[in-house]
Amino acid sequence: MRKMGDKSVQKRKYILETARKVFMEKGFKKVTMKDIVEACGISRGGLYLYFDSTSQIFLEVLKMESQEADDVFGEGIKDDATAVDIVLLFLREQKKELLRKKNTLTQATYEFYFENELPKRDNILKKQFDSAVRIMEKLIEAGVENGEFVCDDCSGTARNIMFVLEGLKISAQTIGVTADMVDREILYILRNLGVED
Amino acid sequence: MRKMGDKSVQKRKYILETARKVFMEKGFKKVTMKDIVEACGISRGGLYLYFDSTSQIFLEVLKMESQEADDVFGEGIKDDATAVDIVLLFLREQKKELLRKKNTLTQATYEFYFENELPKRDNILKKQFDSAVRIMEKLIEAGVENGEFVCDDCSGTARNIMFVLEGLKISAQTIGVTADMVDREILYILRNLGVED
Amino acid sequence: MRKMGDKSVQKRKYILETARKVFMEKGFKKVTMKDIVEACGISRGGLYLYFDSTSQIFLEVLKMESQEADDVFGEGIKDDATAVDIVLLFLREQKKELLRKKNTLTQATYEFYFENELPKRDNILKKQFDSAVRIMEKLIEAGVENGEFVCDDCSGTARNIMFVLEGLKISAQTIGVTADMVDREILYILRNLGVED
Amino acid sequence: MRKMGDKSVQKRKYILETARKVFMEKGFKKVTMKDIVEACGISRGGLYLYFDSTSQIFLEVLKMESQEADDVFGEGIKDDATAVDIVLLFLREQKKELLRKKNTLTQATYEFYFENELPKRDNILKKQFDSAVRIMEKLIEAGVENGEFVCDDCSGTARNIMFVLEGLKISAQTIGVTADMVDREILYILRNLGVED
DNA sequence: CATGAATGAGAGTTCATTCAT
DNA sequence: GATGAATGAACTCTCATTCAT
Repeated sequence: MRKMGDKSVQKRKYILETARKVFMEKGFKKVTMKDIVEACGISRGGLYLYFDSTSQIFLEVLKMESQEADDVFGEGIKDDATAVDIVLLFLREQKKELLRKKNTLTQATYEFYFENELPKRDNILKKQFDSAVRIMEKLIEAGVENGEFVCDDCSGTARNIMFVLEGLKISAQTIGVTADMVDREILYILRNLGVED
Repeated sequence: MRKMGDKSVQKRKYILETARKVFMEKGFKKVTMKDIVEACGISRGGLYLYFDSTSQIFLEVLKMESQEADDVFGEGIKDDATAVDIVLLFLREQKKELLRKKNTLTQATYEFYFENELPKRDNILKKQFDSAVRIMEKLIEAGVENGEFVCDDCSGTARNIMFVLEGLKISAQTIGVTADMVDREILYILRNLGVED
Repeated sequence: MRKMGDKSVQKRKYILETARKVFMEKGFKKVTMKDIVEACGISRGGLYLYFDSTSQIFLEVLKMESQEADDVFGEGIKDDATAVDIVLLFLREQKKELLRKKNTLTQATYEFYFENELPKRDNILKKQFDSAVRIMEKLIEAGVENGEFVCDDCSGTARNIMFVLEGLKISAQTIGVTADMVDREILYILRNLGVED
Repeated sequence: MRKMGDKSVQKRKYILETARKVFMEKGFKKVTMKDIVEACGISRGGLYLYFDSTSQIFLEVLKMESQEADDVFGEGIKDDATAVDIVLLFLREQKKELLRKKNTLTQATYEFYFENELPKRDNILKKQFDSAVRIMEKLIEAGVENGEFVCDDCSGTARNIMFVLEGLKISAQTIGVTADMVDREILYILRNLGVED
């Protein structure tokens, strides 16, 4: 790692943020160094001073993302929120993201992982998935404890929910998914947890 | 479409089958006309006699695939097979395909649909998904009728199962999925249908 | 020269006539053997049985043309036509051809001669030009004799007129020429011959 | 248009000048980007940094040309030159250009305009033609005023002269034109203006 | 640090031409 | 004679990457 002045750090961040928009717009594979150079308004050579390839850039964008977004569950949750409230909030958040095809890194992320088989330790996506499963599990357990949920395999259910969400996510990018379809799945999940509408 | 003699039809098929292997190996976007030309052992111009682009070729590969594979459910099913048998057979088939990362068109298909937003009518993927949901629903209904399954929303459950499978499929290509993980999901699904192991 | 049956002669002629239309449509250089093959509805190899290249085909089209069109001056001329009548008829014919940009071999012919510097003997274009000059000269002489025209250098005038027509022809294909512009030149020519409007 | 440093401007000019020679040598249509690249001794991609197509290059060559050549009439004219002198100078200049088949953009220009029907405003060729007519008209008027020329339709005569020159130009490229033939036309023009040899 | 001109490999595509049937 | 599949050369155009300034 090269030492860097504040200015460099700033620029680095600027590039990543700009590149992020480009990836949201065009996915991963279609994006060229030229695209990023142009979006950033810097010189070709300049970009190479900071990054070597679109892969490297994308990976760093992903890292940035995962640092900022670690509080998906935490944001906007009131103190007296019930487990149902929190789960619903989360599912709705997922729904929102699912349905906007652009302005998401979803597609780019998939494309990226398609061609970069990362060792598990570096697989941010996996970390995020596992972490989401764990949190979901805790939530369900909490819900079961205070009688909101009925469930005898919290861990299995949590995993199952996350896979359904993954399925919805990829379907949204390929076969298309409507708000109704997502709602139906959310309802199905909730009913499975013993929640009456 | 140009008229073609038997020979042409043969070659066309040969190209599609060869291209299929290439797509399984490299996905969709990375594949160039040159790749296919070389895999087929034909001339540059020769390929253009049959197809105009990798997109066209891939779409036809997909069509071929979906024609051949329409009997996923039908193959190797004994006359006295129970609903549970059939569902299990199907799920195991899916598992097998899921776990072999190569030798599948999964990734290529996703990549293809990422950049080709086809109108719903032409979206083979969607047709396959919907068709699978419908068949699964019938199966579950049949199972409920003869007491093998317990389920009060057959249609919802069928859809849910298919989304889980989609989730597993994309996860296999991105975060990696082990046989154990798939088994766990299959068990979860079966238990949800009231089947004791 | 290969011997040929009636059928072959027919087909040869058919190809030339079809090719002629193609050349009128697209000029010379843009036309490919493929274009002609397609226009004729024959096979690629079939065309090569008769002709080797677009150049050869075009040259033969030109020959055909010049045989058919040798009577530019002769057609539709009444017995009691005066020299003025005939010259006017000719000029009007030229005007008509000038103004329709398509449906003429003009452009194709120019293009052809640009890249095929033919020895003078084979230069059909030159033959046509010289022949037209000669006829025009005779006409003017006849007109002078019976008092219709005034002119002391019939040969020079004839040549001059033909160059003006050439100038108009090429201008029509490049800078564009209106009916008015042609009329003005025709009037100028006539006045030069001592004809009052 | 991209901003460019001095160096770029130099290179741009260098490319245009080199391309000019190529066009003089081979006409317009036959010239490929590769031809120009090789003539310039630069890289394939390098050329695309400056120009997108042979059409664009040719158009700019033409612009360059027309800027430099605006003084066809003005160059080498003595203060005490008579109208006859100037007209003769111009005609001789035209003759010289006419007779050297190579080293002229004539053919390339015609080819270019054959396939690029430019709107009148952008048609440099037309501008040049009209401008030449206007200047010729002024010259003739001046000659008439001081008794050098006899002419009652100066404007018509000017136009006529220019069409003759166009006719000679295209003939030089197609049927071939000798010095004698040009001289004859020049003499004819002068005699028409009432000038004794 | 930063620039941006320059390079060259490689993808896509088209066609004249041949040749087995 | 006639066919049309097949070939391969040639062209256009784009980008990752380098390097002198």
